[in-house]
Amino acid sequence: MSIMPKLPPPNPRQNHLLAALPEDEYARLSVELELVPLQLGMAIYEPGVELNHVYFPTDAIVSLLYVMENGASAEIAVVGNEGIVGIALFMGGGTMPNRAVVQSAGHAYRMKGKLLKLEFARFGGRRHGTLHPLLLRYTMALLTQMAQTAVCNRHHTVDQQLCRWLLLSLDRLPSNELQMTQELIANMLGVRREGVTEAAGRLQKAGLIHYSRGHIDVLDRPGLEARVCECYEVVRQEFERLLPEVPKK
Amino acid sequence: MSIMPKLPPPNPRQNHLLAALPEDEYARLSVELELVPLQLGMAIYEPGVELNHVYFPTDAIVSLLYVMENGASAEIAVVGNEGIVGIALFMGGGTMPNRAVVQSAGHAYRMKGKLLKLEFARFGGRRHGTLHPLLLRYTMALLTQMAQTAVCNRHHTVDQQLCRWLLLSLDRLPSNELQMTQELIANMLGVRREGVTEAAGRLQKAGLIHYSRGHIDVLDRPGLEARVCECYEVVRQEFERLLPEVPKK
DNA sequence: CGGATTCTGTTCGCTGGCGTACCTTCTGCG
DNA sequence: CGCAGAAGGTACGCCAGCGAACAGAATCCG
Repeated sequence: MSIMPKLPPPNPRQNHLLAALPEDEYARLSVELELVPLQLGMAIYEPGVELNHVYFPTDAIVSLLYVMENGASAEIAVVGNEGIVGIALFMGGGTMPNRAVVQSAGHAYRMKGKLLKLEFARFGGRRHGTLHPLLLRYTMALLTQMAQTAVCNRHHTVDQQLCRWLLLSLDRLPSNELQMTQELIANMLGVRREGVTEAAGRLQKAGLIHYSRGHIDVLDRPGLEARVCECYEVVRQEFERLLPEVPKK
Repeated sequence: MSIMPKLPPPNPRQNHLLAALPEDEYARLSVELELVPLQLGMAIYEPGVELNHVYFPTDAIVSLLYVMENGASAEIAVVGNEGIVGIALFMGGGTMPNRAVVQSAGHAYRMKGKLLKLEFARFGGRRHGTLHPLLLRYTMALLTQMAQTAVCNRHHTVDQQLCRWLLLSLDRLPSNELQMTQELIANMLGVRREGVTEAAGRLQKAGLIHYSRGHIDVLDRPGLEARVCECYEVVRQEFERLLPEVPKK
């Protein structure tokens, strides 16, 4: 698509969960981490299929989607460098009824699920490990994101949801640019492509974003924040509260 | 309201999570359990307020709601005798941005959060306790319920959602009757009361339910199952998969 | 260079659910 | 008994979003 400048490989600790671990725990995990590029549209997992790895994104974003029988879809939650893909591995169950799709290309470090499970178990309980409670708190934050997605789907307009979606994505990216067609956004939000076109058109007319063939520049973030529904802030605050170790942008 | 016949106090093990514990673990917990009646409309917790207890419903149903700034609300998930209210206590964070409201009166056993936390920690990790992984798997099932609520809110009609809601409630109750006004259902689903009136009217006309001033008799459960969207089945199966210890009705 | 494809923009009629307003029917209670 | 309040039913205009169809514009690729 475009010429990707050869950047140095990302540091695992760009992932906030990995960054929050004390040295000894991180050291034990880090030798097991494997850098993988995540290409746009790639499916990390499919519903009902057992995962072999968990993924810690550094500069990619992964969407959790539910795909209905008739092919329509809806985003359940989004995971970037603040989180981990594959919570079913340590929470139990091994699978989820959702798809995980790369929504914004980049990288993640992955590790074998079994190893994470071991580490998760090892430091569970009274021994005051960091990883175990950290992952549980992250799961709570994810839960809140899902809950708020449900609320937003029920009560808010496409315009508001688009703002929420853009802001959630921005928070997980290093720059103010997204690579993302309206078609894909529509799939995520579970609305028609035309609906996104119109909503994005309004944002563009208001000077908040610049849209051009799959490339979005966010020009006025405060402007987006002024238009977004309360859902965004609820989720953001909950992440901040539950994962304070995490550096703010 | 009506004459409540004096029934024997419910057994804690009517709650499926408590029922799934082996004798020794159950014995340790059971001495700490306190029976509390849950009255219709009672708020078990409010957003942001730290819980002192967790609740194991036996024959009551509790709804997790998000209440918006403008007063509108939407149900996020529902907890009955298959689950526990207050996951934030063991998952971490202590609070959630939601309300928990008694949707169907009954009873629950509650215990001090601190004690549950102790037991949760004690049996975490490698020691192969039952409570810890059990609660994590329950949390996964709850997560799926929230995810599916989001999907359902996005894509399905009020009619379908009402069916889903009735079936989810039925699964958590001993009988085929619910005590529930259309107004309250509307609050849960996040729709207008009139919308529920119409949807319920259609179900009644089809002979599936009988509705009368806050009392619903489900006459034809298979009929409801034929009308419900896929969301119900996804959630039900996921609960069954994740919590197989639990006796089926 | 030129055709094919992808992405975006626009239109039109339709419908589900909303907001509002009002009415009837039960039920509980003084 | 009779009234107040709660619960349920109905109607009307309105609008956001849907489905379908199509048109320009940018980009890719042979």
